[in-house]
Amino acid sequence: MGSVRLSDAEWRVMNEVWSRSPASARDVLEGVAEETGWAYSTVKTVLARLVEKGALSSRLRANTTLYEPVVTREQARRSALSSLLESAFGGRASSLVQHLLDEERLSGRDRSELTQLLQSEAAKGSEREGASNDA
Amino acid sequence: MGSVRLSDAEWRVMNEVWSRSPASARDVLEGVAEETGWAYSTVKTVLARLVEKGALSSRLRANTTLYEPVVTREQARRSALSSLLESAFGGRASSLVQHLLDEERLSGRDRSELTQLLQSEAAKGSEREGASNDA
DNA sequence: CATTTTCTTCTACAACTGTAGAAGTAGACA
DNA sequence: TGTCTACTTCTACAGTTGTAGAAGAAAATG
Repeated sequence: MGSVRLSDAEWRVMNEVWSRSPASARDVLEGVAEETGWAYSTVKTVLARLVEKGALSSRLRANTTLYEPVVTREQARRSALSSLLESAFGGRASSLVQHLLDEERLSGRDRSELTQLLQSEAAKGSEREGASNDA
Repeated sequence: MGSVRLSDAEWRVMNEVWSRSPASARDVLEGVAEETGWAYSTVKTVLARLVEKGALSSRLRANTTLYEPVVTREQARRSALSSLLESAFGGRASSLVQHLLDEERLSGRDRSELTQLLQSEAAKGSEREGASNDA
């Protein structure tokens, strides 16, 4: 019930639809044209595949098809993340975060957001110290 | 120079080779059989593709081909991570970590490793407070 | 040496991806 | 109403991935 394997092209399109839903093919194209240079029919094809997969729904307004997300960004993220976690990090979340901290080129903004986040989370962690610890 | 796009099957195989390098096709198969039930020739095909891609090197010992990593686990992880980061999290590392913390099912072990990690990192963060912050 | 085992290389094939052209159709405008 | 415009659906095609059978060659075994 929760697996929405998205390809790169599909992520691009979904990202558009998530931010400007409901979206027409034209809308998506506009949002994506700059970076991709895609043809209109390319967008249309990807959209169709996403509907087939159940990631989007489509309805008709006048002669134009409008698309809306069925799968949420959260769901898609979760599933992508957990699949990467599994295949690439042997399921170790800490390993993944470690990597992110050590190796990834983070912007200043990222770094401060992260620090923020980590501090509050670490706080929560020690509050909870000694509590039952299993999932 | 650093892009090693690995597919799921390729991750499986690479994981074997990384842990028991140099590895023969048979070695890989043994490591992977339990979970996948793959045929020998499947392993062989994936190995061949990995050599083609430059992720593995192969040399002959007697009549058997031995495979060794060319790409390190770190490199592969980095590239997978950064591509996920890009497509799924708009490049926001903090978003990704947030997600991991909120949404992912983490084991107790994971959680404590993470907390550990986060605490020390947060510490580093505040030490550095007020320093120049750009990448 | 004949046979069995173990490797190897070739070939295959269906599903999924990236990308798009062509041709048809409905609505807008002169 | 005829013509342009903006949509739509179909079809295509090459590359990647998952998965494996078949047939050939070398090594081990009796």
